[in-house]
Amino acid sequence: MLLLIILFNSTIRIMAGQRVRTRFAPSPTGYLHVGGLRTALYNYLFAKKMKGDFIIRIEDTDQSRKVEGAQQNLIKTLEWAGIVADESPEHGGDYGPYVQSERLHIYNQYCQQLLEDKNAYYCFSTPEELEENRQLQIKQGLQPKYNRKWLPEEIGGSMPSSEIRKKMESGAPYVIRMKVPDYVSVWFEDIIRGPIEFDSSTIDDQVLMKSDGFPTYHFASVIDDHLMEFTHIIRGEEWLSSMPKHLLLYEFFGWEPPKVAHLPLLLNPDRSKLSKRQGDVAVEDYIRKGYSSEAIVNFVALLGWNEGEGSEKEVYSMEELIEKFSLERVGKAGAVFNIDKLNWLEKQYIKNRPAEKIIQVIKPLLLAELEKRTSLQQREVITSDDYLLQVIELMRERVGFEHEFVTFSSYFFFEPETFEEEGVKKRWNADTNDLLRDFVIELESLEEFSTELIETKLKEFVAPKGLKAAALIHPLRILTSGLSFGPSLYHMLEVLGKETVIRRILSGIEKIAVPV
RNA sequence: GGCCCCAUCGACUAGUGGUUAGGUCAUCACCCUUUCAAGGUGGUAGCACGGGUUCGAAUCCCGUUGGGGUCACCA
Repeated sequence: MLLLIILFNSTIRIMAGQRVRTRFAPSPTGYLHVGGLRTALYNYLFAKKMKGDFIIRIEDTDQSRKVEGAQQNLIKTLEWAGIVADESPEHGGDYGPYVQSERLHIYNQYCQQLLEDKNAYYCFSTPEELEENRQLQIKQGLQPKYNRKWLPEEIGGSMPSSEIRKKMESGAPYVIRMKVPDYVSVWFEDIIRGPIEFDSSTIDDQVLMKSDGFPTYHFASVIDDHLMEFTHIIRGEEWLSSMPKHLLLYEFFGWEPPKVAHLPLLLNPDRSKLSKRQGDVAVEDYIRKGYSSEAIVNFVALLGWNEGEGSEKEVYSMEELIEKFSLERVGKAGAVFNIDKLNWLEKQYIKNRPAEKIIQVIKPLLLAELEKRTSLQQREVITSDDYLLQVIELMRERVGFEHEFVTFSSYFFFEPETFEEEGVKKRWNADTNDLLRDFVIELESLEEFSTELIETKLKEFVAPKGLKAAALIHPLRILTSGLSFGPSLYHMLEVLGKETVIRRILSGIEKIAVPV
């Protein structure tokens, strides 16, 4: 048995001070997966950390799976997250085209070379034949593998070249397969995982060119990764087992392979590979729900990476991530996508976000809502920056998403339509409505409708009656907001304004079912 | 099943031979409080198992178990 050790070492080139180039290479089959976002992010962070370039390449070699608009959507979503490519199909660059379907002539050229060097061969087996063969092997307890029926005689197979020529001339469809050498040990060093070794006898003669003339992923990505001069390939762990095929191709061409890092997978709560069925996997889903790019990026960055050195930091901006990121500190084990932590991060960002930025987001939402419903409050008032600012400061520690400033606290803009039943039952007694009517008179007498004066007035009103402030506080909250919970009552009343508060109390009383 | 990868609280993780195994989320209790949050304090909770190596292993080695990935003319 011949045992060859193929050693790959690309440190020389990197050490020579070559500019770092990384890539994210999605196929345009739909939305951006959160796992894809993390892969793109790590590529981006590493490139930027190293003062290098991050590139997007579109892998559309499967024409049947191509989805219209997916490419633009992918790039747009990445940019939403703050990941902007230095080179891409949309922005161009010196290594284009960046879409594989536009590079067919290149793959053909390199495939010819492989054919000439006897490192690849034509295969005329039909899909049916292959499937039949596969089933047979499974039945016999063997590993499903191509039976090398069309491997030419001159490279160790059993097919005479006359047969191959005859078949070719008949115009039969064919694919081109790589000839994987027998009993070769393929060894490489993964930046995250360390040394990994494969035996070539477990590797199938991979199809390089499909019968439709398009290359397979394996072939196209190796050619492009080389021609586009990437220094580091950072991708998901699911690609680990195809490394030997890729390395063999680099060897065939005499090319120096880039350094590689295989990222741990993102997992479902049951620890299987993150998938639909068990929750949202599209970044677009999270955008739609109202998550901010800061929170998503921060969260996804921490899934598999940490700063180390005893750091207890949890909240990172993109700039901080770039500064601190390193591939050496990426873990090896898969990470469960834990929505609770994401929600917590989102709250952290809302708590600290400048009000002006929040206003920019919620004002359009409010205006859209005003198209649908009418408000008894003055439109100019409740849509003013000044009013929104007050609402934000009262609510920012109570909402989970920005849109909740409008939905969760809609009573700042619209009349409450219902009054929380539980709250009414708990806070009302036979005298409550009379008490409220009397208190409205007190409120009317207030010249300045401020937090402090409202509070003083309420306490002065309640004390001589031998009542607690709570006897009025809770009913007031329910009448003015419809809810039994919310921000500080006095502050809330001030923001709402005297007129609105009094109107709501009086009209609310009529609707409340007072317990007997 | 073959090959490959992985293994610290429920989750994300720190830890690289000597720590009362630390932090964050979640959870529980208490405090604050008109409510709900936020905040504060404290608690529950973890080195999968078995062998080595060593004066000493979460840390190093081997094995077991468990989990995952991959075995397409898909990426």
